[in-house]
Amino acid sequence: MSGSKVKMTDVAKAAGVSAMTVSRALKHDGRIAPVTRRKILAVVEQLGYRPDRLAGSFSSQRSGFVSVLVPSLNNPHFAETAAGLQDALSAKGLQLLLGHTNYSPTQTELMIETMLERRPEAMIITYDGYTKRARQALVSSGIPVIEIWERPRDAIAHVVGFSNHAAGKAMTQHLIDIGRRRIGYIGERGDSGTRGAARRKGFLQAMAAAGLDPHRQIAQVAPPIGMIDGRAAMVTLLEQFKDIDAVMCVSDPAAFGAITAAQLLGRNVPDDIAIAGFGDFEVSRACLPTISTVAVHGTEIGARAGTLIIDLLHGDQKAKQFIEIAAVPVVRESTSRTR
Amino acid sequence: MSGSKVKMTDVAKAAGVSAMTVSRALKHDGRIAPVTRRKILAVVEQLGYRPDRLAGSFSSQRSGFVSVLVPSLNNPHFAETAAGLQDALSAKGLQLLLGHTNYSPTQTELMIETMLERRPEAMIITYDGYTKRARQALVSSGIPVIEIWERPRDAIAHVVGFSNHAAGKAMTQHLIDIGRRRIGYIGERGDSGTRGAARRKGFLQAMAAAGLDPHRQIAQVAPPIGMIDGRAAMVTLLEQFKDIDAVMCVSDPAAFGAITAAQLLGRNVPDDIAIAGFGDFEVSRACLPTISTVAVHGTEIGARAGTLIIDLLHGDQKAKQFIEIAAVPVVRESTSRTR
DNA sequence: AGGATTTATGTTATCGATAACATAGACCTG
DNA sequence: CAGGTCTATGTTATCGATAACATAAATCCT
Repeated sequence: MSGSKVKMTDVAKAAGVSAMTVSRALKHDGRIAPVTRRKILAVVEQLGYRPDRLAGSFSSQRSGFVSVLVPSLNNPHFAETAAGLQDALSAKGLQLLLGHTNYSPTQTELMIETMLERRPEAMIITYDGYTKRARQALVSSGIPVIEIWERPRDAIAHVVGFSNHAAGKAMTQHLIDIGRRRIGYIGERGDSGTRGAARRKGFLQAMAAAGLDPHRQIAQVAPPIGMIDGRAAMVTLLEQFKDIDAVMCVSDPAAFGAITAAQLLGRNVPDDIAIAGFGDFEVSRACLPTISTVAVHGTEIGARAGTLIIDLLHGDQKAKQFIEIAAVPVVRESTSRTR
Repeated sequence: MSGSKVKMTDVAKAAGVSAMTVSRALKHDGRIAPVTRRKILAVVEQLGYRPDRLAGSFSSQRSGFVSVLVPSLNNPHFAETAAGLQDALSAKGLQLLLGHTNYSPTQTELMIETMLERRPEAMIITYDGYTKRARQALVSSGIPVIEIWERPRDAIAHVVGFSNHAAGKAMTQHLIDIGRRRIGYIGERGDSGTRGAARRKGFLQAMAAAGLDPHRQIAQVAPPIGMIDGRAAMVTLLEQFKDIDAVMCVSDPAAFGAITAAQLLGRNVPDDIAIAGFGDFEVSRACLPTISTVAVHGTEIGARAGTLIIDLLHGDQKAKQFIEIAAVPVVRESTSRTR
């Protein structure tokens, strides 16, 4: 009966070898005679032995953990990233320590400290701005730090992501290219330092470059903005600026909400108003009309961050890396020139 | 400079106390003279000491981990559950060890074994059927096991969830109640033993009880079914069974896709075809028409599982618990009797 | 006031696996 | 065949914090 208190020495005794030999046999590590290994594995199975990684990690001073911090789990992009990471890392015996920060700098700081106590071998963090103390903790942690989903101006070390600024600008440019001039923006309140803010700055820059008036903006809710919020924002936007002929949204859910608002108000999308989103959420591919958006690749970000970590831990790679994951506009029906 | 190799004895030396006193001061645990604690905390801050939980957990034989297994992170319900759990547990100094299984029994088994090596203090697992070996590992783990999101016939120990069977039946009954008779079902392929299957059985039972023909079913894709899949399924369904006047879907994304299919084919929802989903996803509240669905409460499942764990770890509670989280139909536009 | 209790802190042993070093025998090699 | 090399395994020390027990000083009680 697999009592949970079987330990390595028990296995060793039962197999007639030393504990060290058992340890090696289980790690496919040292050179073990095949016969010995088979016998040990049989005993392991029979006794129901389960190695204690608490002890193992402590002894080897290698936790086998990689910490990942995302603003929210309830966001398909971060979920994909986490999944991509888990898949990449579990193949190497590394385990994910996943935490969410609710878009709060304070909670981010707290989570970072908590996570570092577990001595992760690397730290992956979704850039969304942090406190001085949080940044300091990361810098002095002595482990590889990878920022993802945005290339910060002053990256701590490695980055796997893209420029939200450039992507926001490109999407806005697309709206200008299809002939729209009175373009609104639906964003989030209190977004300073976040990725959403970077997108909005991209919007501003594209508008300025085209000599257009960028003041048609709404930012009513704190991140993350949802579909219903997007609808409400659109209603407000159309009340305040009746002449709008296009809207750039900080994310697809907001854009979807905006489209439903336009439809309820009898405006045709895209003929009367073109609407663009960000993130290529499932809904933007499935709804009517389909939503033009910036396609991002959460799984790839996770996978690339995963392989980067593995390289870094092997020491194969030292220099600061910036791995760019393309994030480009995808034109769909909601911004089609002709219907 | 906060080198990462400061250890407790260093702090002790610098503060002129023993390591044990430092340990107690950091844990708000034993009775420490306020003066002593303040001095210790000051030294901790100054040296940049960060406790090593690897060592601490090993020594105390309490990992401080709670393992959580979900089929997918990329599902708002599980994300909410994980978030609710993290919030409930982090207040007690417990940390989440989160893993996803991709709806695969094999991977579930592997994840369970990996997680148990970390000696979690409790294990939370989304019921979706498991292998014999996996179940055995859970049973003999010696820690509290909580199954969530479904009440299995043979629960291992505690359950926080609801009957997917009953909920599926109730939703189907609603369709019958509004006068529909030729009701189709859109589900997932190879769903045996899963929560989706339980919903489908609820559908079958409601149909049988009403003396209706339940054979109008489509199950083309493996879980999880998406919006586009739902659209495709609806197209197929309408080709095969032209007389359909309602469709019950295994989840909201499928229902949303089905609605778009109906709209593209010129059918009015709900007048021509009523469509019901499951899960109360964001989209079902925001789309046009809004989707009737079964409202579930992921956050609450997480929060209740969290408090249950805390009770169990305190030993306040021993008996097998079944905590029911209501999952009831919410009628919206997609199944309104009149438009 | 003297024993009983409480409070604050120190000492020692220990958690279970693994790194680092050690060793006996088998196998070369010129 | 003597000395070198490799292979498979064993021995010993150790990772850093904490539980359990011990103790000195302060406080209480009748």
